[in-house]
Amino acid sequence: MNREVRVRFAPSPTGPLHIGGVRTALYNYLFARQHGGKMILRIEDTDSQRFVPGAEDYINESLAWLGIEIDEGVRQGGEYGPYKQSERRDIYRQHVKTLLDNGKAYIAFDTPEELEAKRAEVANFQYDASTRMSMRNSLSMPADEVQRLIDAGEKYVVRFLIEPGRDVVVNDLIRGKVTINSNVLDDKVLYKSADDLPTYHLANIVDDHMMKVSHVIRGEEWLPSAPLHVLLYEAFGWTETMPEFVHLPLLLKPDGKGKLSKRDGDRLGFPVFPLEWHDPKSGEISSGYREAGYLPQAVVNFLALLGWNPGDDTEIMSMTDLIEKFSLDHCSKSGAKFDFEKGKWFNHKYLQEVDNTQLAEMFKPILAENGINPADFSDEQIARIVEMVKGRVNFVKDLWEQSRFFFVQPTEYDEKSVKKRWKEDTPALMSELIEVLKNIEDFSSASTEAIVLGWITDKGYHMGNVMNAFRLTVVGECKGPHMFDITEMIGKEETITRVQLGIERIIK
RNA sequence: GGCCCAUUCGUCUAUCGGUUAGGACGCAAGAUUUUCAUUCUUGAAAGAGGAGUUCGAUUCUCCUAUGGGCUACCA
Repeated sequence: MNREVRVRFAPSPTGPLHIGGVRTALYNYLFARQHGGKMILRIEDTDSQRFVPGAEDYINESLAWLGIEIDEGVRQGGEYGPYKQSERRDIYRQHVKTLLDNGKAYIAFDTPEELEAKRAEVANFQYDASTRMSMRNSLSMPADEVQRLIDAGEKYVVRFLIEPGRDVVVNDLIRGKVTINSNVLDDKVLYKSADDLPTYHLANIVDDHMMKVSHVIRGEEWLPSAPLHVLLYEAFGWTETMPEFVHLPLLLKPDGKGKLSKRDGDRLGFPVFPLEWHDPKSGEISSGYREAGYLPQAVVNFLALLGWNPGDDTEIMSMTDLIEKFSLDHCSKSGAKFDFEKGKWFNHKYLQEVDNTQLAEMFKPILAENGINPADFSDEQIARIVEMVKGRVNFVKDLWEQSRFFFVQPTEYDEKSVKKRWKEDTPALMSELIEVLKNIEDFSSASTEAIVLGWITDKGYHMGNVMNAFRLTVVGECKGPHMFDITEMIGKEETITRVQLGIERIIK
């Protein structure tokens, strides 16, 4: 099959783009790029009830942040537009008419209330071959009566006429052939006159056909309706150019059961959205990966591996690597529980690769938040500090906790460390250390280290006790990078001040 | 309830009939370090259960169990 690869990501603007949706978009993108094909972004806004303002912009911004590039879409344009379904009414109307004319669909007047009542009355009620003749539709009613109702402005829907007793086969590229008997399918609503809009199923098939989509890569929740879609392609006579279907396994909750949902994020303390989202109606704020301090490359890498693997042990992969290695053959069939810990690890890994000066720039706003004016320090200094501590953080914002002592004097001293390292003779020792420090001309790390360690050795002092007490006065606790790298950074005067302060303030 | 999909360490996964069932996250221990962290080494940890097919099944088939999805004039 030498069809040009054209895939689409087709979200509904009903809220923030869910992380599972992001993964679907990513796989579509990887597949398109790998095959030199096109990536389409189609906005499926056929549900006027659930439309949420801002959601479309959110989708665009999210994909852009992650580096998922769109070739054709509302913003990018393209020769198969418009790419927003609400702007394609004429097209759908025309196709609905075709189906009606060919006897593949019919008009039904049953109101939502009537249907609801019917479902309450009859267990497992399904609008299909076995029941449709007892309902109010163009199959059960005389033609002139149907026309009269339409003329009278009665609301109606168009339903797809499903032939019973047929085994419908869907060939899924990662699951193989899936067979469903048409008896379990109902006569799906394709179009509603109330808002002159099609439902998902009709719009989807018409658009995929007209936009020449070659592969439909979507979430597993669509698998049950795939046979219906196959039937629609048949009804339109488009079987020859029907796209290949690929249903991706779902992203599941990390703990309990079910697919990952909006609520899980706040409940378990991690984002389920790429960007922070402010709900325009409720005012509710949902956290996003970007605001939580994630690097887009880390999110992409992490997401790519949730449901796919390169076939070997490679884990760290750039977008370019992913495009090269991606394969439907290595997509898993079962759902993946969302492992937030691993996500952190990916971010840690990617953070280590960020250039120190760039990382310093990312750190500056965090410094400002903590009351430090970044301008008080040179870019070189901040970059050097970042370099010293980045190995121990997962997020840019954690840099502060690990490096605050470079910027401010300790105000309190870790109790446990004091207990362990601050002995009776320590103050005297520290006073002696101050004298040693005062005499050091070259306060660089190597020089200071040689002199101080030399002093400790000459006097026969206990290395661990002296050094840790020293660290305690400078840092406030027994942690941090190489001691003399710290003193070089804060300088001779500040170092001596802090030791002196320690002597005065640390009381065992 | 009905239909569909799935099932390997706690988690993400490798294995395309023959392996000491591999890797990663997390966890534990050890080494290194003046501290913490990093890093390195090591360890614990898995084929849901039952029938087949086969010389041989984690791998193929069936049943059961479990998990998930769908079952709207939502996508």
